[in-house]
Amino acid sequence: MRANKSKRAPSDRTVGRLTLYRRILNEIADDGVKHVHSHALALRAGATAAQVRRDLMVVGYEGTPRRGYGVAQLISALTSFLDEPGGQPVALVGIGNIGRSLLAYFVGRRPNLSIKAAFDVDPQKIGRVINGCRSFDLSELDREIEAQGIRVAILAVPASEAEQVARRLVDAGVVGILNFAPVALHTPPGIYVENVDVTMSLEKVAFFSRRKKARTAG
Amino acid sequence: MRANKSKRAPSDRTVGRLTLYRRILNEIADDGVKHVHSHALALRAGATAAQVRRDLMVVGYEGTPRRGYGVAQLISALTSFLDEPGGQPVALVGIGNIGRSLLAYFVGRRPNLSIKAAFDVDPQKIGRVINGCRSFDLSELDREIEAQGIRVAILAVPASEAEQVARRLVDAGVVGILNFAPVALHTPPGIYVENVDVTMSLEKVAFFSRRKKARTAG
DNA sequence: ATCACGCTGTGAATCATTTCACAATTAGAC
DNA sequence: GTCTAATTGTGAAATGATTCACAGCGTGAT
Ligand SMILES: NC(=O)c1ccc[n+]([C@@H]2O[C@H](COP(=O)([O-])OP(=O)(O)OC[C@H]3O[C@@H](n4cnc5c(N)ncnc54)[C@H](O)[C@@H]3O)[C@@H](O)[C@H]2O)c1
Ligand SMILES: NC(=O)c1ccc[n+]([C@@H]2O[C@H](COP(=O)([O-])OP(=O)(O)OC[C@H]3O[C@@H](n4cnc5c(N)ncnc54)[C@H](O)[C@@H]3O)[C@@H](O)[C@H]2O)c1
Repeated sequence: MRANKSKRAPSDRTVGRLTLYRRILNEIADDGVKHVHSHALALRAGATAAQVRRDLMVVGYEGTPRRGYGVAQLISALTSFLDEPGGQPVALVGIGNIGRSLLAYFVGRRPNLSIKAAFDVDPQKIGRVINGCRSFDLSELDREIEAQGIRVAILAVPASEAEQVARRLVDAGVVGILNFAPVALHTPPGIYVENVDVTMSLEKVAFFSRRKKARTAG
Repeated sequence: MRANKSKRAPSDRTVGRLTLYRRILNEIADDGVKHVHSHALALRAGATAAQVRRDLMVVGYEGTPRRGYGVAQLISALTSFLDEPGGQPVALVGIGNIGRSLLAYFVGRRPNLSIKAAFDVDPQKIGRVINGCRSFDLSELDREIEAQGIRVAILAVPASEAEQVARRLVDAGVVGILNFAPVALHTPPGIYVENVDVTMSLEKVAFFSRRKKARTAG
């Protein structure tokens, strides 16, 4: 293993694909596979072999020619590159349809990123334990975030509330937000925001599905 | 209004932002605003003014200097650019946690893109009407897709099923898929696939939230 | 031992996207 | 009317991402 070349921070896109490679590697490790080539990884990841190799340059693990990458070694190199050693607790704000789906989905799935506190304003949803996660009133947000040292939050509140809740999160010490509300958050520099905009995604699909004749156009 | 310059197809990214601009325009139209500048749109969209103007080049509507864009006119130019006139029916496959959230969310929200049929393999979930949408057994997929002329589908089945279901969708005539399963689909050329990978998104946020000291590093 | 094959790592080239910068234009002031 | 200040549309430059292409090397064959 060679030391990280300490170039610039890896791009957003590269980090995303690295998480994908790790997921695939875990799957094929379960099948007992010991080595994998960039081409095989690329096929499963929907990328190209060159892209895989380029992405892997940042993690400080090199494969061997003809043999490829050791699955176990690459997983651990990716993990040490991607994960914070003690794990990163996550907060969820907004225990609605999406919020509950996410709570159910992430329970036990990524131990390093488990949702440790959920917040809402609806009295019916607070003071409970949902999928092993305690739910609190929004007024307890600052206290809990600080007490648990939470720096990552999922924002799943109505669009009209998103901006103000985001501000509270940042004030409480959160530096990364996964935002499901269809609005652009205006956060101070240094805060990383990733938007999941399902409506936009569906509209893109619809646009690129227009005017495609099933048969060659006549 | 000038005719579309018939350059290349607009990029994926541009189309996404155009849908965003339209959404914002609809919001500000409700507030009674009649004109808007590229700078104001950019602020709400989380983009730059130059980007907004560049994106709008493809839609065939020009603003006027000093006055900006007519809100109503730009909405209709965007709509005629983005939407298929009669609307595009959408199919949903997988009526689980995510699938049900989406059914609830999209009901009445975008009449041009309403979910017209849902499919599952669980007998408890078929033969019903959920949020105004009929649910069917997977075996009826081909028939319904063809009967309703559906070309856009949302795929919300377990990862292990996604590839085979995608193939069936494509065989039935679907040309665009919004995929929630965390796997890369291998579809024939000409099929547009948009992936929503929440786990990847969360891991990206977590990565870029690592090792950021709340106070300046000492 | 030696060799040939095929895979890796990466500089360079290509391709795509964003930003810059400014001529053209026009609303509004007077 | 004429002038001013501000905004648009877009060519060109800058930046960023992907792909190409190949030197170098280790593996497994013989
Ligand atoms: N459900 C979907 O499929 C879907 C799809 C696309 C986008 N979204 C977006 O995701 C977000 C959540 O959607 P949803 O369907 O889960 O909505 P929802 O109405 O089911 O849930 C929203 C939750 O947020 C809570 N809430 C309201 N204001 C709050 C505040 N200030 N602080 C904390 N909690 C607050 C509500 O009590 C509710 O429990 C919305 O912005 C929506 O636009 C959802
Ligand atoms: N729920 C989340 O928050 C979340 C987050 C990230 C990713 N995902 C992904 O989204 C997909 C759906 O997740 P979910 O939480 O809704 O799962 P889920 O288990 O709640 O629902 C899956 C549904 O698909 C149905 N199904 C199974 N095989 C099928 C087939 N061959 N054809 C049609 N239907 C079939 C099941 O009966 C079930 O109703 C999964 O791929 C999951 O990895 C979900």
